[in-house]
Amino acid sequence: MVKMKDVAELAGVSSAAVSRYLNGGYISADKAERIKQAIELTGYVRSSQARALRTGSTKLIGVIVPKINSESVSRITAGIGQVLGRRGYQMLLANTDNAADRELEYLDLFQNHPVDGIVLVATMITDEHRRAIESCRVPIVLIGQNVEGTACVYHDDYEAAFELGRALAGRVDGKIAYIGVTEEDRAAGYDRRRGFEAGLRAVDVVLDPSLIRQGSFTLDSGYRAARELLSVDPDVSFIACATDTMAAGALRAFDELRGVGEGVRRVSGFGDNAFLRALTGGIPTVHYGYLTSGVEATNMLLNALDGEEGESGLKTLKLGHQLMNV
Amino acid sequence: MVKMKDVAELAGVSSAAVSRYLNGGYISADKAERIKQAIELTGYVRSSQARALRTGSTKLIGVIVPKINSESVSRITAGIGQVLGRRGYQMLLANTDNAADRELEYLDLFQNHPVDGIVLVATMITDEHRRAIESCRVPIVLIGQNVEGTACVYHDDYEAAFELGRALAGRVDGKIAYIGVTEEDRAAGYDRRRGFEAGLRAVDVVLDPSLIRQGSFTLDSGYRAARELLSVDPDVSFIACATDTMAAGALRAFDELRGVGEGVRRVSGFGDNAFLRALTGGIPTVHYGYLTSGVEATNMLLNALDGEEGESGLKTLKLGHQLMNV
DNA sequence: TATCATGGTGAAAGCGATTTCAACGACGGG
DNA sequence: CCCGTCGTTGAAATCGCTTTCACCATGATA
Repeated sequence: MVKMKDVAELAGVSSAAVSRYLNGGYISADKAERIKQAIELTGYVRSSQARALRTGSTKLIGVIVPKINSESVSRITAGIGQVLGRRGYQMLLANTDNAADRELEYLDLFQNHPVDGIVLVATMITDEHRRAIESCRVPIVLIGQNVEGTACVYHDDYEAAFELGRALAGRVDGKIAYIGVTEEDRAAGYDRRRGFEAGLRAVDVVLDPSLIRQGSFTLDSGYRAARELLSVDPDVSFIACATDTMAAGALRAFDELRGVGEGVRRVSGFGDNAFLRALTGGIPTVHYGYLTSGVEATNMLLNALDGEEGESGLKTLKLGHQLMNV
Repeated sequence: MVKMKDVAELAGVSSAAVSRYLNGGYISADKAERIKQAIELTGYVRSSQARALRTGSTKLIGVIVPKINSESVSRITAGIGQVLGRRGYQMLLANTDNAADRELEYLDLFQNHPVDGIVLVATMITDEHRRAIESCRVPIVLIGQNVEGTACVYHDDYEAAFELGRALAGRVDGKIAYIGVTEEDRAAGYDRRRGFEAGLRAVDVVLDPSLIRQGSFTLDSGYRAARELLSVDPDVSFIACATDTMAAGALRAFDELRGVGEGVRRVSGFGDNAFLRALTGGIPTVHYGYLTSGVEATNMLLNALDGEEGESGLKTLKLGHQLMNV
């Protein structure tokens, strides 16, 4: 492996000069030229490990996600990757498989290990999370949840759910049911349910608490919850779901129990999943700019890192949403 | 930041002793105990950067994928992540967005940069790829393509497509069309098409070359190709697709042009996409153990790294498949 | 008694960059 | 003619760890 010293010798300069050439310090034109040629000749590339040791910066960003094989998360990840690549960073990906403790574990690992910053695609934020984030040595940006005092990029789930509820209330003839997710997930659990309820109430429709179920983000959980709802109460004629994936399950349950084609008109979701949209022609749902949130969060993080270290840019950013098919 | 020397001083030993303690070298019981306490007391964690510089190993594995937001890839990635985490490695993810040149770029980047090994989820393998892989300083395992002389974990697309073709030939009344992908992708493009054709031929059905189209992995491309096929030839009554995603598009086209409910019985795909399965009840498709291929490839790679450096374990592994809904 | 493994140990030499620091030549102004 | 700048330069100190190496007991072996 050719190292800096070799290049320096070949070019007839000191390795300090080579380093300065590489990092843009004082260097005369002719030496710069000689160094440039020596580098090309030897095919030298600098050891990022030595550089990291010396400078303390690794150009690595840790990304923690709850589940990699989900459309929303992978779109976010795509956005993160775009920006990272463009700005000369690399992505260290950690998948927690929806286990909150592994989230903490990685937060820890990343701190003592080699990342310059962290993007956390968050589901539930416990006090322990808050503490871990607080005491983190490198900057963090959260995606998906709005947490006081932390840099976040998120969508207004309450507002979106409110609008969806209000819009749907009018067009339903029978009873409305709801399949949510754990309320520990403030955004997707608590906010969406409460927003939806409030939206219905705004036009004097009440969501019967006995018609609320809780799924686990999976298609199958949506399916099971819907089957149960539909068989418990024959008057249920619409099921709103906290995610498009669960809505797909509910749709299937409708088709099975009430006849093919019923589901499409009788479920709603969140996330505007491309597959679901194409296969059904579109159910009522909320479109979020997932890719954008990855992009924005990463830009925010890198600005804080690259710019003056003076906290510049780490703030809270609320992205817009769009009601679909209502 | 507390460093090894601090721990050593506190424990009254040399830093060499601390290092040996950490790495399992000669150390007497009482010193080991003192070191252990000193570490706990100070909360010391060792700098992976210094360690990496000294040992030349980073415990990082580079993973190159063509597209992160696709079900198959994200399932593979999930499998890779599982094994990596369990065995004390971390994942450096690179997304090429289906650009073959960025694949090469990352291959390059990873070599000179800090990874101990590479997993390449491959689409097309050009000669340039072959050369890059050949001359790679760290071990590589390919997923999804079978390349001579390289460690690979792959599925037998030809065989699977053959079986699918043979099974479907009997049940179709009219003409069969095919929507494939670029033949530069040997597995998903060339092998699947040829296998399918051969399967049909095995029961004396011929795939009319004029009824073959090429999509680009996306749902929309499948949709467009199918619409075109269906309007060009009214006798087309079945469209086999090289991926489930494109099949979803074709399904939609059928429903639009031939009436709702038609598509479900008239398209086939590859990959057994969960969404599609749930929403349609299942079209003919091939189930691949994507997660398994991630797991196997990673184990293979790590075995080669952790075990004796003697090439141990880097081999070719063909995984099985399963016909669904035929 | 002389010789040898054997288990333990610390000093010190790197790993390959970056970054201070002192110094130098040239040049313009006072 | 002296001095302060300015642009440039290389020697050398670090960054925090691993690993060689020489060396020391200690007990077993010849």
